[in-house]
Amino acid sequence: MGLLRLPQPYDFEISTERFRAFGPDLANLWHEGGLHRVVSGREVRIEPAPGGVLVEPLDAEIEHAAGKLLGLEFELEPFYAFAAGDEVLARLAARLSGLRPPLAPDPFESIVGSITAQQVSLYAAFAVRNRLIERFGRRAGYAYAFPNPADLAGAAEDDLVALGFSRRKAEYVLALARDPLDWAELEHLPDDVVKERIRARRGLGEWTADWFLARHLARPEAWPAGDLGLRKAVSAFYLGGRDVSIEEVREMGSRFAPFQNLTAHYLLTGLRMVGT
DNA sequence: TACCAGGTAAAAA
DNA sequence: TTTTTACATGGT
Repeated sequence: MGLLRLPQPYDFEISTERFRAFGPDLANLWHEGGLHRVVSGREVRIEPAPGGVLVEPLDAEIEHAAGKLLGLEFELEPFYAFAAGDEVLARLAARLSGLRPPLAPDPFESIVGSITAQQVSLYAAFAVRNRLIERFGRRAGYAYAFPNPADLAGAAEDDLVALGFSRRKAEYVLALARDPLDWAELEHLPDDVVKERIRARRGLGEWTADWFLARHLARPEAWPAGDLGLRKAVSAFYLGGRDVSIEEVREMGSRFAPFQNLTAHYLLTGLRMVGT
C-alpha cells in the first residue's frame, strides 16, 4: 500500500491550502480532496490518511517528490518552540498547527512560476501559467507535467506572448529554457551565492531568488522581504497595518532567525486563513 | 472604467 | 547616481 507515514503534527488541509487559494494549478492539481502531480510521466495522487498520507502509486522517486510537496524537510517542533516566544507566531502556530509549507519539486517550474507571478496578481499569474502548461506540458490523468527546459527551448517568443506573457517575460523564460542554471550545483551552495547565481540571469531578481531559496531549496533563513504578500502580512500582524518598506521587512527578518522561511509561510497562510 | 496585483530591466533625469 | 516608465492579465 502507498501509505506514507508523516511526523506529527501534520495537517493536510492547511498544508495544501495554497494549491486551492488562487485557482487551479494544472501541474499541482487539487481534485476531489487530493493533490495530483505527474512524476516521470505518471500521475500521482496524494490524499490524507490516518497517520500520514496515501500516495498512489508509490516508489522511491515518487516518495521523494511527495516529500517535497508535503514539506517534510521542515522541522516544526523547533519552530514551534521558537514561536512560543513571539505573541503573533504563537497564535499562528496554534491555529495553523501541522502546516508544512509545500516545496516545489522542480527548480525550473519554481523559477518560471515566479516569472509569471512578477508584478501581476496570483490569479492572473496562474491563468497564464496554466496556459503554458496546457500548451507545452504533457498530460497524465488529471494533472500535467510542467514543461521541461527542453520542451520550451524550441518555442518562439510569439508563442509565449500568445499565452499572455509579456514580451520581456517570454524572453526571460526562453533564455532560461535554452541555458538552464546548474540546479544540482545550486543545492550545495550557500544562500548568498545561490542568490548571486540566480540574479545574474536577466529577469531574475532578488524576489525570485528569495522564493527559490524558500520554496525549492527549503533554506531555513530564506525571507522574501520584497514580496507584496509578506509585506502586507508583516504590516497587518506586527505594525498595525501601516505601510512598510522592503528594507524594513528585510531588517525585521533577523528577529525570526533561523526560522525566517517558516515564519514567512505562517504569516502568509495566517493572513489568508486566520486573519489578524 | 479605472486601478491594483506575491517585480524587473531599461530609460530618463 | 536615483527616479520613472513599460510591461500584459484578471479581479474588483
